[in-house]
Amino acid sequence: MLELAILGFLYEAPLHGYVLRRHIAALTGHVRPVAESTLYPAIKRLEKAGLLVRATEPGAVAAPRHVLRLTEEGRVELRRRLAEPGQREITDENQWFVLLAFLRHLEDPAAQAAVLRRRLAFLEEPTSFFYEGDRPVRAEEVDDPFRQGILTIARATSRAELAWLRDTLVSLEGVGR
Amino acid sequence: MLELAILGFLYEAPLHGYVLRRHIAALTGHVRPVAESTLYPAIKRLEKAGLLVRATEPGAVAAPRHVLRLTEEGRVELRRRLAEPGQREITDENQWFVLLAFLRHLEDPAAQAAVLRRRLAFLEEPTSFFYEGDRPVRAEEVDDPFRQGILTIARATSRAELAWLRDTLVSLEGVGR
DNA sequence: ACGCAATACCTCGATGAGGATGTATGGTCG
DNA sequence: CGACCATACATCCTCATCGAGGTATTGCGT
Repeated sequence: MLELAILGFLYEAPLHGYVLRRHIAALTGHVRPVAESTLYPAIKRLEKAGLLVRATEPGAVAAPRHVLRLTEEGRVELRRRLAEPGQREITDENQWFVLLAFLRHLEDPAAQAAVLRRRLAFLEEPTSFFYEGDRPVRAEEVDDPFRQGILTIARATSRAELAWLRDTLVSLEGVGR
Repeated sequence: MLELAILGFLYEAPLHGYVLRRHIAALTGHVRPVAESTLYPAIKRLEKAGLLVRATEPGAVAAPRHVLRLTEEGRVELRRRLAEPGQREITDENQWFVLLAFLRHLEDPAAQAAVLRRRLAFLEEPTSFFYEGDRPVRAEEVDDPFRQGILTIARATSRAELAWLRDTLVSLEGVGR
């Protein structure tokens, strides 16, 4: 997820670590803060894999900056990760949002639609949060107000996202014609 | 998060690992599957910390079962974790849902309300997902349909949860009078 | 007779993530 | 003029997590 965010932001423009960190913090930081000690090793991994290069520049205000720029391989890799996301990126809202944030870079509307359809299929599957023995407990049976809250919120999110997914799929398919 | 789920389910009834795993999978597995190789070490950690004990029983159908039962310390620890959640448990929806699923075990309505109020405070803070340079980009300015989707979905979830939180807080405070 | 799925548990190695801390510099504020 | 904050990067250690694999039993289908 972190690597996807790094590739995504650098796809748009070269950045140095500090600014990149702020961008990532804005995107996902309110939910899960990004520790510097996670970001810098991630940058190194991507550099080692040949997906990005660093150029050291004198710091504008403080220490020297390492301006990060995607290589052509890095650009290809981002598009690959967007087109073929892992199951976690489809199911976990946090990761899914990161993917959505950069899905525009996939350019081909059919490929974008295919990704949205995977999310749609996931949301359309029925899920039960609680069981009593082996029997799934239905929403109306839950008497705990907190568990009812989970179901209420999950249903609201799901409804909103399904509506958006269907709308967006229609307009993406409209483009192809 | 995993440990909280284990403590939470065992608080309700002693279970053996396999059933526990199915319960956890129902609660969070559609979003983030729990690997067995994560669950069993987690059980061991909790056992080592004195929060649960095992009793080996002959297996009903297959291998012998290890029935897990919380110790008194384990029960105290669950209530402590529910009453004093870390910031991640408040902000990350996945972790928050796990916490909510067991919040009823906190019994004291005032303590439950205090936890809900922390979530409320978090949701009431304004957040901006995207920046252009240093300037936060407002929702209306986003032209990318996928980024608009993020904002649409996030807003719908937030609205639903805020409504539920306020309702539930009112009824929890009603209890105290 | 054979395989396969389900039950039930476990270990190991790699790695990603997180907390704490270190090392600079330049600007602001009291 | 000293404290402090923001910028900018980095490392260390620890631990949770994951994938891959291992062990063993029961029972069903074919």
